[in-house]
Amino acid sequence: MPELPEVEVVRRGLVSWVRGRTIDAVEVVDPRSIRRHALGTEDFIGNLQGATVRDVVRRGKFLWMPLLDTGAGASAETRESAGVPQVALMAHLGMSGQLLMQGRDVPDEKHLKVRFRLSPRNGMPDQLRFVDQRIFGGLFVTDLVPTDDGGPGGLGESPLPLIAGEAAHIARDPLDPAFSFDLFYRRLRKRKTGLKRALLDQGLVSGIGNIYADEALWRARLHYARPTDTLRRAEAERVIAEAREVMLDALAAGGTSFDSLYVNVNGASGYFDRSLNAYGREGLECKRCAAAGVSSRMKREQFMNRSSYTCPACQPRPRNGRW
DNA sequence: AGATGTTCCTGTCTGC
DNA sequence: TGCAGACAGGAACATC
Repeated sequence: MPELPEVEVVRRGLVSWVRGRTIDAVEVVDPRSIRRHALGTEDFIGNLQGATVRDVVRRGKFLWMPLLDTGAGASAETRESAGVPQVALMAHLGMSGQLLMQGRDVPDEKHLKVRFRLSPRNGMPDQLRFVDQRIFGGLFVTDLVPTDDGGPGGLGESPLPLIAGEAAHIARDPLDPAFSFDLFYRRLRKRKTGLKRALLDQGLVSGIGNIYADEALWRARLHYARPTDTLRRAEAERVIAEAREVMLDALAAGGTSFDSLYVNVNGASGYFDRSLNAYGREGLECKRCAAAGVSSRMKREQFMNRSSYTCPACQPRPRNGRW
């Protein structure tokens, strides 16, 4: 279940393998994985063949590769503009998507959806594969558009002041050096909704999914239904700081277990096993309450069509008004 | 217009 | 052993 740390691990892994390499051929094994590409699979392939990957960048959970030369199938206008990437290969991993670097002799994965054959480079695998069991993820080609907020953001990528059009509405994530808490808090206070729904809204703050939202809320001792327009500044700071900590922990775990050949989304599985305090702990003792000598069992509730885990003792449900 | 509900997909697990 | 149903969830889209 890739959330931001997993996507960042993929980005970091991928960049050293694909930057500067040319896409020689594209094989779409399952066209259902070509999402949101209005002109269809053939156009998708035409835009990519012959293009060179300039970089791998990210905004929230959207990951894309700006392309230096567009493929033979791109418009003449696009091809003539020199030096500056105009389009990008966009990937969203959804829930089960993986981007893998594989040698040509490695058998196809069961859920292989798209294969990119890259120009050969010494000692490097020459296939980039998109594998996706549930087809919640997808690939498409998107225009790069100017942005006045300093580029895609994220960690350590190029300062190109262009962002993929399909990711332009996505807010910065809490790990982004340019993340603005003031902007987040101003917008949060204007919302009339519950705190967890706001945390999951990628247009408000990006990178937080269901699991890390529950973890951040637990660590901040806040209930998921807390009305956003009653949230005090210190409380909002707390939940963002905790989300940041959770993601940094996961990033560290993913980074250390990351095997150089495999650009995958499983880097954080060890983290999930060891470090979750809220998610999936229905019926188990709240760790914080237990440490304080209080007995309280974690509760699971349906919220937004998914599970939410809270401690009834240290994350009390908000009562009307009164904050 | 902003808030909320629905939908896409398939492997795994549970209960009968 | 088989089968049906629940469940997992990011984000676009539909609907209030």
